[in-house]
Amino acid sequence: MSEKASRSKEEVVQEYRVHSIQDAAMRVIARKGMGAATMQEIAKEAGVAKGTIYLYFRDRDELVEKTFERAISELHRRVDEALATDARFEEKLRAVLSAEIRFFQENREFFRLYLSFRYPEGNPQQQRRQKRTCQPQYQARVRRMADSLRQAMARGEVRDGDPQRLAIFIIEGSNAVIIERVLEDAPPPEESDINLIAQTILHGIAVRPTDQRSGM
Amino acid sequence: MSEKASRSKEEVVQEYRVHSIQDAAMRVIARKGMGAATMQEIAKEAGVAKGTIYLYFRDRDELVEKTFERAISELHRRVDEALATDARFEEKLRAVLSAEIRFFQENREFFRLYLSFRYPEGNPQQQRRQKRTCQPQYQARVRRMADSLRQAMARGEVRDGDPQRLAIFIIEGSNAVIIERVLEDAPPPEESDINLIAQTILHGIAVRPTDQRSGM
DNA sequence: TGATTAACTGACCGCTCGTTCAGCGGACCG
DNA sequence: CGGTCCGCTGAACGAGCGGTCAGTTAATCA
Repeated sequence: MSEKASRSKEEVVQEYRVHSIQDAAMRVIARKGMGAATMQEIAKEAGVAKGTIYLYFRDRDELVEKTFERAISELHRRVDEALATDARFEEKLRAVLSAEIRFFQENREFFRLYLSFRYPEGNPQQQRRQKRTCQPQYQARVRRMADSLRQAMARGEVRDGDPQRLAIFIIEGSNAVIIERVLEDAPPPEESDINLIAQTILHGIAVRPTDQRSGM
Repeated sequence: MSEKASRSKEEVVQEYRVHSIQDAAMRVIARKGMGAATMQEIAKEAGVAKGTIYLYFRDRDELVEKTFERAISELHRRVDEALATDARFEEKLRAVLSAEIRFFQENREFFRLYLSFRYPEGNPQQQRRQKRTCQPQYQARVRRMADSLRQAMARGEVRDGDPQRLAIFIIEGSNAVIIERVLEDAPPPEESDINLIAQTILHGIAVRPTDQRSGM
């Protein structure tokens, strides 16, 4: 029992170390970019020696991968939660946008890591490693959104159309606005951007034909 | 006279060298990514020695910067051309999308360089350098689209709203679809994606209240 | 308190990459 | 045809990286 307790205490310490190194990695990557973030600086940021990192992570790739996974899975958890209701598509969309905006507000450092994995670089071997974690993560997100769209199409809420393409368009358009928010010193209120995006996606930006007669 | 002629001949040769090195750089960056594209491989791709590149470009940064500028200014030229008419916003939007799709179809290598500059990395000094070229380029494009939107709002074609935010949303959403096309082996016909994007932006994806009963 | 262990350290290694420059060879001139 | 020039070459160099490991420190035990 005491053995078990002490073991769990060690595990807590270990987990703390792992997390503080990952947090440091995220901050340094946010500052310097994925390519320029060195192990030396991550170690300094975490307040440990370079060698210590290698006690918890096999190599740089594993550190970056695990750091990304921890953060992205939290984002996905929140997005999934927002999509899990059976509300109308508009409600879901607004909930997803709100979840994303809040997540990136709380994790301002994350966006650069996120971008690095969205469009991975590196030689084929490195890419193969990243594909394991990054592409599936992104594609899962697209698929989730596409599923919601398909559902809404079946319910007659949304016009028929390629759900995959639409999902990509919606996700990346929204992302751009959200990242713009992160880069701004004083972003507008959350509702303002959510309304803009939701309005545009649902009803478009054109003045309605009923307001302005136009035909083809 | 003959001096001037020979000088222009030398200039032609020089220009040819410069362009063939830039083309090689673009191909290698497309294959390996910005960070992993080495001077060695760019030289090999261009069929010259590594040292030769330094006769035409001060350093790696300048090569990459000039390479990016040449390509992006061609893209912007075409986009500006598409926006220069005084057609309705829908026509402009379709023309811009068509121009972009064709450009990325003809310059499939360019998209990775484009992404690298859209979200630049590197230490602050490098970033400052990239900011000089990349941020103005991107912001000019956003501004151009925002201007067209403002115009359309004034003409009553488009609902009022923050043109800057809308422009970012439209540009990045479209970009994502276009880049998806580049990555696909057999992308759908150009019109298909243009219709999807234009329809969504102008009229949204929601089924109109008047149409609603058909779906159920 | 001395012995044992395990976490941690940081100088060091090998390697890759951007950059340089002494020298090569072909074109052109006298 | 020898001399001069100049674009080009690629071996060599130094900087800086990821990764290693012999040694240090500190906590625990007998």
